[in-house]
Amino acid sequence: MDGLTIGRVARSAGLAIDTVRYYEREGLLQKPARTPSGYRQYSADAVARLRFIRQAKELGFTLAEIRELLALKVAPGKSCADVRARAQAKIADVEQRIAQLDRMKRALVKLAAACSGRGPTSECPILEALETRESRK
Amino acid sequence: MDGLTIGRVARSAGLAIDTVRYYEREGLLQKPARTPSGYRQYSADAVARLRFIRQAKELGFTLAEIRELLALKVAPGKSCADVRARAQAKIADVEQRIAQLDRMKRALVKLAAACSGRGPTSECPILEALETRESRK
DNA sequence: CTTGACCCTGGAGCGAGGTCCAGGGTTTAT
DNA sequence: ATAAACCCTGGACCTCGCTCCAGGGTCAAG
Repeated sequence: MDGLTIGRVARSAGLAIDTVRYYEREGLLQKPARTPSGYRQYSADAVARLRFIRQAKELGFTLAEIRELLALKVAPGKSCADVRARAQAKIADVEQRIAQLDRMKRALVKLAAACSGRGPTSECPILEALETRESRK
Repeated sequence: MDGLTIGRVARSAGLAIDTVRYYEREGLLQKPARTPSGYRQYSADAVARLRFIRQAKELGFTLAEIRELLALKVAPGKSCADVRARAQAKIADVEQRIAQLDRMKRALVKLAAACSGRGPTSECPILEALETRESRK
């Protein structure tokens, strides 16, 4: 058979077969070609796409968000300005997340340090991790 | 009444009342004191804790992970080395996420740039975003 | 002293994101 | 030429993280 079977793509993307079919139903993955007997035939591209989906999911993106990310492509016949605008929005979003994670990381570093140095420093510095705007009462 | 009512803490943390009770049931929030008539009474600390939970959730942490993060505190009678080890593990995890998001950000920037410059560059550069280890077949 | 805004418990229901059959056909290795 | 290992569809079912009652008590304002 030419093309990859669903079992192969699933395994190389680190997903369950059912999940791959589920993503197809949800429109995250295009419907693949079929063999005469009805087996799905995937190209290597599908693996990349599935890996992207898996990893984006691990980063906390919802399937809806991932769908949007995947829809961002330089396609002929698409307004370039539009694609660019949406990409910019995603960039801002990603930057926000990075900033928050960085705050959390610093809180964790502080916590680890508090543990090395002797003497109790703060009960639970984690709670200060993500404090930003949102005036405290 | 001294202390905050559940409605107040919920509002200042940006959560629904039911969600606060749910977190209590799930052990993310300690059971608060009660008034004689059975109303929950919260201190301002509860608000900080709830905000932390909300924001960590937005970053894609599960409630189980958040529970672990909140459990990381310099408590008297706890092995310091243990807390430190767990904090280090979390730090590594957070750093990984940041690195992945950074890769995604760069892919988005590239995409936006491809759109500005004329000429089709790549069909969907997003897919290269998170490629790392995991040998391509 | 009533009315409206709160609070309580217990339990049902819901949307997202899968996961798992049953029942049946196909491919491949031996 | 048969067993093991795959694949198909359709639909039921599951976990997580809430969200929404019902049925009833409490509190603050006017």
